[in-house]
Amino acid sequence: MSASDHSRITTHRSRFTLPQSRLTPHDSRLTRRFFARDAVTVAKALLGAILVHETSDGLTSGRIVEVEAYRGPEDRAAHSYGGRRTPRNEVMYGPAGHAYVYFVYGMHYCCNVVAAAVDVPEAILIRALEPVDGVDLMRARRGCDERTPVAALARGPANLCRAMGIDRAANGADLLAGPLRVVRGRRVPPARIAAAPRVGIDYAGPHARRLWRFYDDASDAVSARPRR
DNA sequence: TGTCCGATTGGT
DNA sequence: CCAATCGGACAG
Repeated sequence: MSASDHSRITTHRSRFTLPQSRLTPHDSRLTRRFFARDAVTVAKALLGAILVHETSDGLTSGRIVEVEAYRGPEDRAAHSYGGRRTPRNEVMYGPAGHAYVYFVYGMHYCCNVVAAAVDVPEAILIRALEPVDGVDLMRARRGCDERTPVAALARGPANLCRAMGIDRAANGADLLAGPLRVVRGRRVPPARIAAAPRVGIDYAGPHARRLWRFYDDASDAVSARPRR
């Protein structure tokens, strides 16, 4: 074993000395095993969990109420469709439980959680949160005043990233070890979970019809209800 | 290097 | 319905 190998291991160990949040003292993070399943299974299980982000500006957190599953090479809507592997989507091929954050439309960020096994590029897009901690900070980041309903602060994937202070810097972050984390919450009962087509992927042909968008039907923080 | 376009959002 | 706004993917 070389000296550089040893220092790398030491660096990983030191990550467990991060300060605990005062607002969420019982920090029960979801496990690697939780995330290392297929994206559809993880997507549904994520509903009700709490996404937390600590920055120098403060702590924000919210209950996950809307998600979308993106599966590997066979899913035309996924960035990993056809086995595409580029600098942008590289983390999708890595271990589960890491954040895949990408920039889109020249102005927005979207936050995903990597699922499945190494080299199986699946992920879950987090589309909406019900704010729990740091509502004032979310308002400040969004540029909203007190007239904006709390439920609207982290509604929609790009709004969510703005409110939570998530950007390029969080790409690749380990959700089990850093300032961005997912902790257990009250799980949404299956009867309250609605399934619908994913948003904004009409170019995906047959896969556009798959019901891989899941949301808590009782939440008013969900970004868009399907037409009926 | 050049061109095309997007896992969005907010306003018309 | 449409513009904003620019990095990423890919063709040449």
